[in-house]
Amino acid sequence: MDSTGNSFTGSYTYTLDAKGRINIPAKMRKALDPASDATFVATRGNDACITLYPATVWKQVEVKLLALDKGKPAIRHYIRNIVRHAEALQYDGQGRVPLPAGLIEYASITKSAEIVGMIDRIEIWNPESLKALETRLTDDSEALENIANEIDI
Amino acid sequence: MDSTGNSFTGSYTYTLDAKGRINIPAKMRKALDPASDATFVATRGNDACITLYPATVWKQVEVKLLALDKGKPAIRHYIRNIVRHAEALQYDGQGRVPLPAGLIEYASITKSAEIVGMIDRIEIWNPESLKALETRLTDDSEALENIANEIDI
DNA sequence: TAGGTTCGTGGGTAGAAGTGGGTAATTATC
DNA sequence: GATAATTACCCACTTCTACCCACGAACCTA
Repeated sequence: MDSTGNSFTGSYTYTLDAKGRINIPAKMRKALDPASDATFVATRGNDACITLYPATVWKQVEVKLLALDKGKPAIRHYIRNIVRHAEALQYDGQGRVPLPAGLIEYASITKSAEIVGMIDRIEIWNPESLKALETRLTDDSEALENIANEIDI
Repeated sequence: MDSTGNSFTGSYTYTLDAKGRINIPAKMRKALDPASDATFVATRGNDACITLYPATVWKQVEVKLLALDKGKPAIRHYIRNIVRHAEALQYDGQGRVPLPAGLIEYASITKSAEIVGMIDRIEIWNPESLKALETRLTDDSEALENIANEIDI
């Protein structure tokens, strides 16, 4: 049934409406594991973007975080800074999720947003930010080639 | 129903009213295990905050504390400092809990308070204290990177 | 190409959520 | 035992949000 095999691919430019909602591309909704119950967990990405994990994938992240030694202050800080910005979002009948204001600000998104598939997760970018990062990293073509050689696709 | 699957996430800035009550965010109330019977156990956090454990989780904390070697003075001290400030709080019809004055003082909370999800527990902070700790620990980015590499989210 | 269906986007509305305050019951104090 | 202080419970108001309906464009199908 799912030709994408439950992985998120492709890139779509959608608009954030006045209420801070954004549409999850239909193909990505179809690729979402039914066990996630139409729900993603949004949080800060490692780059300047919003990351959306399927609920089931996020569960695994939580398990990893809980296993850390909370006796150490640095670890508590690490957990707090991830979980603090995380919020579960279920999309409505039209396939939209309301993005928390804090995350919109973090990713500097205004009206237009680029939704990028990342296999097991989704990233939401300010199109300009993504382009800027892209050109900056593409210049470092040597590093890319090293990775390419390593995995041999 | 609750998509996060009974885990506490996100961060909310709410106000402490004149009676020392604070609202538990609706999403966190929904995430609370029904077996906890609308009850949290509040006590001093490891950091300068108030920690709220769901009643069921607190039970496990007690078990762990009991297992410690009470022959050592330092351990008795540690146990005493957690347990003596612990108080069970059930939220009212409006979803609010009365915070004990001693804990409010410990966390230096006045009017505004930041409620932070920590997966299996909740922390209540003075927003300034949290920000201060954050900038201090974020500076130690090396430690954070080590953790990040270790768990690979 | 024509028609039906899905998809992206906009907006309205009922109900829920956050906040403030009042009253009765309980506890403490003298 | 009477009075004062505290606590628990309820009511009320404002803001926000989840849910619903709607419309045009794009896509697919026959």
